[in-house]
Amino acid sequence: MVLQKRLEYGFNGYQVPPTPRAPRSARKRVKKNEDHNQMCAFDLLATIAGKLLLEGNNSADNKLNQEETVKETTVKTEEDSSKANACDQESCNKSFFVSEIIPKAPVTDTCSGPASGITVSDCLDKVPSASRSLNGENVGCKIEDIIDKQMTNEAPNNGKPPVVNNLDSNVNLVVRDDDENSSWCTQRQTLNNKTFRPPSRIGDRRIRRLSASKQWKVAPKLNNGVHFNTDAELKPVYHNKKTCYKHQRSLRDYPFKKRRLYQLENPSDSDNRSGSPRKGSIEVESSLGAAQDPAFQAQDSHVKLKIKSFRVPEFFIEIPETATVSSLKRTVMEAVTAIFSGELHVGVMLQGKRVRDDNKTLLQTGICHDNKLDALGFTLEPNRLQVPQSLCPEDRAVVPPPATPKPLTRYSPPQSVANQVVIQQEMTNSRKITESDDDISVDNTSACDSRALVTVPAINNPETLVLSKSKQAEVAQRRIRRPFSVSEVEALVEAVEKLGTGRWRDVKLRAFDDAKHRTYVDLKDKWKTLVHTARISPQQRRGEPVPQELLDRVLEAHAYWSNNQLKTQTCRLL
DNA sequence: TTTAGGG
DNA sequence: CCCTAAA
Repeated sequence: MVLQKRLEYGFNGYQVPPTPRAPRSARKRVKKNEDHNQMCAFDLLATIAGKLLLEGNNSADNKLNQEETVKETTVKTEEDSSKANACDQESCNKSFFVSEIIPKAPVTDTCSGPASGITVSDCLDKVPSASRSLNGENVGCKIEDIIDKQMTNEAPNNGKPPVVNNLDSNVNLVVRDDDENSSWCTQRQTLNNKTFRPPSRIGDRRIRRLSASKQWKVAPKLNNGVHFNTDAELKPVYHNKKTCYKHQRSLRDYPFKKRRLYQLENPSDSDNRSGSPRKGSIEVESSLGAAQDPAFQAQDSHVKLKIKSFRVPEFFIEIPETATVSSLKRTVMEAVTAIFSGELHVGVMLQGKRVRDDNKTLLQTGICHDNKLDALGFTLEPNRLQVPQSLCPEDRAVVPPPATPKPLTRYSPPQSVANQVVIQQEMTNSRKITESDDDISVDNTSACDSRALVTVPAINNPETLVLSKSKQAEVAQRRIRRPFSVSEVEALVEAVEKLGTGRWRDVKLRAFDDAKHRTYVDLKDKWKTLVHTARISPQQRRGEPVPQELLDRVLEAHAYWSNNQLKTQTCRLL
């Protein structure tokens, strides 16, 4: 009799009809909302400090814009792309670049004028589309070096002082794209090529190692081991898909080493082109006055910036005291790899505030030559969907200062383009981390910052990314472990009591609809372990103890639903 | 997409 | 938690 009643009304006297599934379209909508919420929550996770310099425009820029490849790198592109937000997002996700604002030399029309000896066009012409370097810093230096030479030899401008026809406000943009190593530009006001050095062998080794480790990590997941860039994956990545894609592809087909050599032999390559859109952190180098010439102002002004270096978001590593330094280095490398393996978004900060409207023009937003140094900052944000909710303050209005990176905990698996790009970027960063002694940095400021990138307290904070050597491999793959709290268990038990053990989707909807990180599979798994836990002796249990009362209910419900599964199903059908 | 189970 | 065959 009792049994009969239960059959009809369910465990505990409840009768819960199956949750009707929403139409596909509706479900999609829901999902979308979820994503949105998450985006809110995860908004400013990692922050990368940056400063940037803004300047007026340059007639040469207009020229540049006709170069498709170049166009990619200009901030102007960002404006364009903002119209296509989705695309923008995507591209942000998958690529990095380091660029820098370079004050244009007060030379006559440097970019466009032959007088300077080197023009952007020149640069571009010399540069095969598939140029790439392994280290942005070096590239930058190199560029400057070259330019410097050119200036010295040819640009004497007939003895004339570099008078400017133009606005000293002109700044030439150098975008160092680490993934593609593209950057374009011209020259600097101060043409001192500081510390250019050819890449060291160490660098090479590191590259190899990195690549290897990358493969090692990826291989288990992918049937063919290395499967970085497939055409399909590449396509959606950039604003200007066609162009970028081509570009990217050509790079891809270029062996690493070869590319590097190519770089060395063709210094001009390092200037220019960037297939990948913006990303990264920024640091300012110097500033120039704003544009003075109204005529130029009237035209399509460009904002030029130089992103000098990236700052890796805060993270933690855990490593035995007995580990070797080399091991430590490797560990750090792995961690950095993990970070950059995830998809990243770029945030823009202006005057300490986050710029949220992607559709505004730079001018409207205030990102223009009127800005002062430090006014603009970029942030790197890890893929929001991958970040544990617990890490994300609900208040997304809170904008952490650009220089205060927040902890990252979760990184999505490396993918296609990102993969390659990432490696490049990692090179730059790792270099700073492990070899900050080497004077390879063009700017001292960033060198300083980057040195403080790694903190090593072995905190066992679940909200902190803790990388121990043994788990490095998993970091990029596995979701972070999040033990169920007692209250969660209670909710789960309650839901299962009413819904049974075969309707995990309903359980999810009913009791964990808000917990985005708990999938119905998770709930099912948890129930499984709960049943197991309930059956073993308390001494054998681990983790946060679950109240015996709950465990009892687990067993009871489990027994009930497993006993009556068949009958219940029959019941439901009838 | 969900369910169900093994890993 | 992950992975996946099945449904």
